[in-house]
Amino acid sequence: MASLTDVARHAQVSIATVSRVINNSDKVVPETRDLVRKAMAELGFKPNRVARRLRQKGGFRHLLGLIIPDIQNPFFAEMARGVEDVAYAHKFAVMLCNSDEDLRKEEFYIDVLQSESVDGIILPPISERDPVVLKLIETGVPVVTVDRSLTHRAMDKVEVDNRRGAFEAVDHLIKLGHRRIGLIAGRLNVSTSRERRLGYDDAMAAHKLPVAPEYIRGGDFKQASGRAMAEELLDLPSPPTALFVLNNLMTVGALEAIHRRKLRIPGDIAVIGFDDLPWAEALDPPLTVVRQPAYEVGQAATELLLKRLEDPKRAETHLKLLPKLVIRNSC
Amino acid sequence: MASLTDVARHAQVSIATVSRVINNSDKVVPETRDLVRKAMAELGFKPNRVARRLRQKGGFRHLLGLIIPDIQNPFFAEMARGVEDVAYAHKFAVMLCNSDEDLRKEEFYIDVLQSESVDGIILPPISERDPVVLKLIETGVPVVTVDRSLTHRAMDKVEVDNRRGAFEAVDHLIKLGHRRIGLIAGRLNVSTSRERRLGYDDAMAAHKLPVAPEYIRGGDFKQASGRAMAEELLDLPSPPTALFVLNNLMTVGALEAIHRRKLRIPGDIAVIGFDDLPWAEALDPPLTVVRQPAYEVGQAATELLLKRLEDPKRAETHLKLLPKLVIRNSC
DNA sequence: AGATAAAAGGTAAACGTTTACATTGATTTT
DNA sequence: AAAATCAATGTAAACGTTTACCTTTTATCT
Repeated sequence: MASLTDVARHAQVSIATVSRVINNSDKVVPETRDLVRKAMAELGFKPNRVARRLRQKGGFRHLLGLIIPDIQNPFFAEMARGVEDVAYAHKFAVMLCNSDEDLRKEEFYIDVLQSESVDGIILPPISERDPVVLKLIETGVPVVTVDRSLTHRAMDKVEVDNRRGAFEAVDHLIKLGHRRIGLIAGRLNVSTSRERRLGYDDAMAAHKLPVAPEYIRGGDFKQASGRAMAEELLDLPSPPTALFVLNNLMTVGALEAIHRRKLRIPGDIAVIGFDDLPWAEALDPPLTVVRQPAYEVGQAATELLLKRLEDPKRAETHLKLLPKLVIRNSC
Repeated sequence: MASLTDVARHAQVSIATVSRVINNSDKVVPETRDLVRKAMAELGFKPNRVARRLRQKGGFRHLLGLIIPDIQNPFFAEMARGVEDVAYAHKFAVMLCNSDEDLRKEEFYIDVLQSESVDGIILPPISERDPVVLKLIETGVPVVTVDRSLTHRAMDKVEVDNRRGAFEAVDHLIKLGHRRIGLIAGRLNVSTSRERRLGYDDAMAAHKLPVAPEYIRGGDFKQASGRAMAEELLDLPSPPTALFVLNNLMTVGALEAIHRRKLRIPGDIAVIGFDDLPWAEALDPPLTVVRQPAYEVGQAATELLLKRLEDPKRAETHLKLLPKLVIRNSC
């Protein structure tokens, strides 16, 4: 690989001049500029991002970190695309890491990202008081939380109005005549799960319905637990007539349980899932969901981060995007 | 961030000694080693990967590049996890990029990865003679192709036996009594698509059945084209009784078309998809698919790459993993 | 005991950039 | 015409490591 020095030699100028041409900054006379450009082209020169990042203290390093629980979750995959597309548009690269909701992995990757000198990091914390993320923030690296958030923190964040989304879903079910509504929740130490749970309560309260604890189950956001929780609920002496499942993977699991019992949707049991699925339309019947604007969340977070880099002093921004109840035929 | 120099000063040794402790190489007496370790702990020292990569010529830079068409495709997401998990186990980080099957984007990311001094790159080429990838290989960077491959190239690659997978699927359909079998293919300049097409022909030939060109449609691997191609096939005066769709996204599209027409599966139309889907079991009816070992493909490719780094002279390895026909109820 | 070898650690250069500062030559000011 | 200013470019240090080579100390051999 040709280096700055090679180009300088070839164009008979100093490395400083070449550097200036690359960063098309400062004043370099068009004549020399073209000379250097020509030399760069001839040698197929590509600036070395590593050296550049090492040296450059202020200014952009053109590298972002993104840590998500699991790229195989379509919600996070969509969000990741939002991040990537905005980053690409600004010539930033993204380093993507999967934490598997594991603090140790998260910590490993945060260390890596920091020692890679990323400009900033986007992530959904593993819990509301995720110690690793809290420590990260102390170091001063720009961080934007997405989807989930930290308790009581003035910082850049992009959330979805989970409480409202859940409210609308449950409200819809109640208006359809359902009274026994099963809830399959996720871990309660993450903000989204708690908020959605509150939305459920809100809707029940709004209709003056009591909340029966036996209809409420806590899973772990994964497919298997969705299936298990659904089995439990359907085994109840007086089983729910509708199921509201708090994320996409658990919804898939619940659907498996329902099909295994040859129950008909929505005749025997109505279903609403949180998170849209790319194949929701292809399901039979097409699934009603609370659609989160995942792509937009990723976009917004990246834009926020970019703005923060430009102006480290700017006020913290707190974005709350709206989810949308997409009614199809499963309820 | 504390640097090597800080640690050296704090421990009253030279930076060389600290470096040696970090790379726990060479001979440094346990006494000093502990002294340095203590200093590192006290200062919360994390070696700077950027500086390290810049300096280190031989040896591992602990960074891999992975370029895939789209992380939102579950096949590639699963593969990416395979890559990531092996990388993580070896303390490598992965830089993941989405090319969107766009040569320009692919080229941009290849440039980025090279100038990030990655140890090597894993990718499915955009076409069998992808010029960007060909050029990349010339530069000498270790490259492993996955899923798709380049024509006539002795290089490390991990493929799936696409021809055989397709053969088994079509053979199965024929044995079930189907004669008019629609094929929804992808771009024909990618190896997987061509191979699968050959498997279809093989199966027809094995049963001495003619191949009717009107039952064969070429899509672009995306959901919309799967839907469109399915519509076309179902509009035929004598429509196929079974559909074999050559990738996951197009299968979802085809399913949409089928549901829109209120056709019953498998009664009215049988369906087999290439690529398993995490939700295949949750579909109604559960979908029969040719399952590719995507995770294993990613794993194997990463292991291959790691071996290549250890021994640049080793013979090129060509892996061909076996797909599996997973029979559920859609045919 | 003196010579030699081995072990432990230090010094300084190198990696490819950016950038503060210095230099040069031309242009403007007085 | 000398002084001052300015524009264009060059010089060299710095970023945080690794590593070839050198120095010092200690052990081993004859």
